[in-house]
Amino acid sequence: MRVRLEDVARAASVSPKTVSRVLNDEANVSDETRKRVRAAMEAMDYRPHPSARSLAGSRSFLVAMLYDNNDNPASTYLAEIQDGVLEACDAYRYSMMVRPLRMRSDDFIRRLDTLISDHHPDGVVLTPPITDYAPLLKRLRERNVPYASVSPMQRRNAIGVTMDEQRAARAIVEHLLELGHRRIAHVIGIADHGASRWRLAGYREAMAAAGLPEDPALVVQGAFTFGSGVAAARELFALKQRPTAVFAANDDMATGVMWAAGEYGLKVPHDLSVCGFDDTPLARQLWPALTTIQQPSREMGKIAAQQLLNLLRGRGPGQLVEIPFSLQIRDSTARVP
Amino acid sequence: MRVRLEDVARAASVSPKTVSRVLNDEANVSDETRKRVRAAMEAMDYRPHPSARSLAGSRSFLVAMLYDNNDNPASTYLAEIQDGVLEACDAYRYSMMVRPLRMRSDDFIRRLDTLISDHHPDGVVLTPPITDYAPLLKRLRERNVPYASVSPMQRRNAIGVTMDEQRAARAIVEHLLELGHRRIAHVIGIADHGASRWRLAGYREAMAAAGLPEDPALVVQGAFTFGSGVAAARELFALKQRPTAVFAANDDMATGVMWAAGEYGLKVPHDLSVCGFDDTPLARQLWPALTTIQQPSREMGKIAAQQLLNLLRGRGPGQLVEIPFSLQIRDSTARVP
DNA sequence: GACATGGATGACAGCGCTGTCAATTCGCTT
DNA sequence: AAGCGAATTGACAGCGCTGTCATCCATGTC
Repeated sequence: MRVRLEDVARAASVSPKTVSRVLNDEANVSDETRKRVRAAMEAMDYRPHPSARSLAGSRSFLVAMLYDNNDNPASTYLAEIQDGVLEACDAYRYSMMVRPLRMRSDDFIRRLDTLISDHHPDGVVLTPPITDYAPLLKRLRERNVPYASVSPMQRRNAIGVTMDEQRAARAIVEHLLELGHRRIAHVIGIADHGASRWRLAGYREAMAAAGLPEDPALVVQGAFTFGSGVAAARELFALKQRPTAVFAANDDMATGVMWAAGEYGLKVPHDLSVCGFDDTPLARQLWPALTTIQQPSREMGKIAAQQLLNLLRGRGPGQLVEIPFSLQIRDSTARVP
Repeated sequence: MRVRLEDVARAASVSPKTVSRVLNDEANVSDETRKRVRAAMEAMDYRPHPSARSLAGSRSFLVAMLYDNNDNPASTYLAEIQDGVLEACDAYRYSMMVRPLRMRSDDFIRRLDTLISDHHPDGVVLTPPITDYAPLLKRLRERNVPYASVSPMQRRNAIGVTMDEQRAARAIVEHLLELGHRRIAHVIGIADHGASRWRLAGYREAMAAAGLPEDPALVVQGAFTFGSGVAAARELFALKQRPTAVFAANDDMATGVMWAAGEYGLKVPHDLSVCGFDDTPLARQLWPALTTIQQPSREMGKIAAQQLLNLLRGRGPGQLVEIPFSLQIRDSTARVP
């Protein structure tokens, strides 16, 4: 039979309400009592019943993670974020629910409402690209559901986690410049993702700082997929003046570029330097291993969830944490031929 | 304010208990009453409170999906299954919870117990490779938690979904044989995954049926990753007698094989035919597009969950549904040179 | 026509917690 | 030593449902 709060209360010779106070870290419990209750909980391996808690109280101890499964960028990216969010929720005994939503679909808001009405999550974690989807944010505010975001575009008043992707992109392009490259191409990600904008901006910034005027032919549109990287690279290799280096907005596209290089008989890095962004497991498995920016997605999911939980647990307002990036220089970039 | 069961009862002029009966599709309610109650529910947009239901009753309306995040095969595979499970759960208003577990870790069972004690899922969905992890199954049975599996190895008494992977593998190797190939290599997946065994068995079956003795040098171990495909291919290409075709146990490894072919100056499919298994999005994006077996992961997750839900909702015992595979012949396989 | 049978319905308690508010104790002031 | 506010603790109702059991009524039986 399940151990109930009442059983703990009896064992610790206090009232159920006091056990409840200890359970919820509330004030006005003497240290002595608190210690005794904690010991009893421990000894009896007490686990509060989540349904009872949420029925009686105003909190559900539930966090929902929302993601877009329409133009889902890289599912491994989301899977890692999910793992991180889950880890953070686990640590504070919150449960987590995942919710795919199709951005721009008619029933987006209705499905969101259903989620909120049915399950009453205490808060939600938003992942790109829905971190900045205005109708969503509006509805969450209307319904008074706090949220934290992973890499939101709009940073004012946001809580969650970010990385300075623009500076990271600039750094990786500077790395190419230091190797003597001048004709550096960029493959852009899906248009309205923040990641695409920042990485493009960082590319431009680095090029401009090096006094290189932008050549529009060297900036081509991709879509974060391997295939779009291949297509973009073919465009670039068809140019009269080929680039000597390509910075793709993510690793999948960079892999596509390397693939296309093979087709064109270009040896990486001898004839062409290639770099990506994200540091997916693939980057290390490639040959040559891919120079890229490490983006710790799992950690980012965890931090975003932690900030949300800080807020929910009344531990301050929650922040927008900026985590450092790190440039992973491997074998796909070399001195200009 | 929330609409409660009591409100519906008043609107339909029946007792709360009768509304509860209708809500749970119980017997002993007259058609007339049932219709009236349903109408009232509809009109008031009534949503039962999951916590109240699970607190009062013996069911939690919760399904947990368990997966192994240790040697996680392809995360996109799991992500798709997850989407399918979620869709099925949604349809019957069950909620879903995901739970990563590390197989063979000390606290596997403890974490499973925690999940069960904390959340009382009505059932769980198992994904490869933990579908056949004996200690897990044992504990689930002990704790009386029903489960359904996606592609379990042991099919007796199992419910969920499978595909005849062995026959599929045999079919794809037969396709290579029809193209005139005789030296056909196979790259095996992670050792104790059912998928690896079946695909290897299908390969052997086809070769034997064609009267070709097995050449151990042509069967190399991989690990379902791109990198392991590259490594395996290098081994194969170093052979005095190179294979003219390679059947890799999944698409990621097949991609690695194609990559390595590029390194060795082998043109696919002219010099080497390559095929995979799974039909991941990548398969279509590659150039040449990959010949492979379509495995509809999302659908499979959905079906497994549906079988579990049939069981939970008292709609019969739940079955092990076998879904058909389909051979996707694309451009990576051609007549032997 | 009296009575057994089974389907339809409802009354009521209680699932395990938390919110509210009252009661008690404690430390400190004057 | 009395008095007072703050800290600590507890009593109790109730969150929104479901399980149990009692009741009612229509039907069939002899």
